[in-house]
Amino acid sequence: MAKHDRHNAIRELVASAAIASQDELRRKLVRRGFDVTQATLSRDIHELSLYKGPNGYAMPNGNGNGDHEDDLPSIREVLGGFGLKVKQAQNQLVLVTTAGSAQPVALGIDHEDWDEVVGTIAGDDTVLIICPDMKRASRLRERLDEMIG
Amino acid sequence: MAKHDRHNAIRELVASAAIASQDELRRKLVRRGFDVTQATLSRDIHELSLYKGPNGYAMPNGNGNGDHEDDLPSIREVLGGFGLKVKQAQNQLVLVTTAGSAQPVALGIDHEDWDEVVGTIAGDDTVLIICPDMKRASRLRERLDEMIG
DNA sequence: CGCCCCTATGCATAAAAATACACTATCATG
DNA sequence: CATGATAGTGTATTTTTATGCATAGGGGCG
Repeated sequence: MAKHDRHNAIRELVASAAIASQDELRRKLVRRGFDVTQATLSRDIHELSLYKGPNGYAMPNGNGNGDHEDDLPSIREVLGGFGLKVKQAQNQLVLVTTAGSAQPVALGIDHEDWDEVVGTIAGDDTVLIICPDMKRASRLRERLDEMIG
Repeated sequence: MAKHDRHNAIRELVASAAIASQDELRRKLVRRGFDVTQATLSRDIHELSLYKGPNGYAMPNGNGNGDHEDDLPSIREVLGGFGLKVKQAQNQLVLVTTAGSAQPVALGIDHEDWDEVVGTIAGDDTVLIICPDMKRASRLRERLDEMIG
């Protein structure tokens, strides 16, 4: 099948030179013996998950692959499942979770976009939550406590 | 100037949601109070060096292709590339970065040896910066903000 | 063989992004 | 204050990319 070889050729070209448009890519491919149209390249580029940036097309480096987003469990579920306890120190809360779950829990909290939260940092089993002030820290502590319980 | 704020808004939107076209970005910006045209966004996207891939626009994460890579990048470049926003809570600053870049960013800040910085802790996409007092925290916040923009 | 289904592709065209040009506001300077 | 340089933007247009529709070439199978 020509398609497969063409995909390989595209990968190589894209990895080795800056290619600014599908038409430029097309011309380079023609020189290598692949005579296809821009429409086909548009599809190929999708199939290969190539990215286009300031320097032309690029391979889906580090990033790229899996696109799983959305439908994450509710913060309540997460906390109920992994949250162990919350403690307060001035405007900061320290949330202890089961081992290894701090990261996802912090992510969940971030996504809530609460205005009691300035930001979170997660280690392995501890999430540090920074609040704007003690008052809001207390309020959040109560809420989290209730969710954990 | 509104441009600066708009750039920040674009970074955040792009980092948090899948945006498939400049027109979609435009609609989201309008809801946030930025009323601009697609032409302007095309320029903004260039200025911000955003990439477009299968999942819409994205921040210029560790993409490794390109040519410009001289010495170690200045803290200014790092923040310009990966920093999203800074928030202050008393004597602490919370710096939100693109996913996975908090660690290097924190390293860069540490290396600056600023006297507004007592220390930093980095998670995945958040750096916590501890300052000696509110006054210096504010000063640093302004400086970082300016670097991000 | 004749028929159906499926993949790959081209052509024409729609949709999206980039850009040429013009206008305005700002700012430093003579 | 006039003047000229400059940045930011919008409008109209061009260029680039994506896609709807149709066709050609393979299999598989009755």
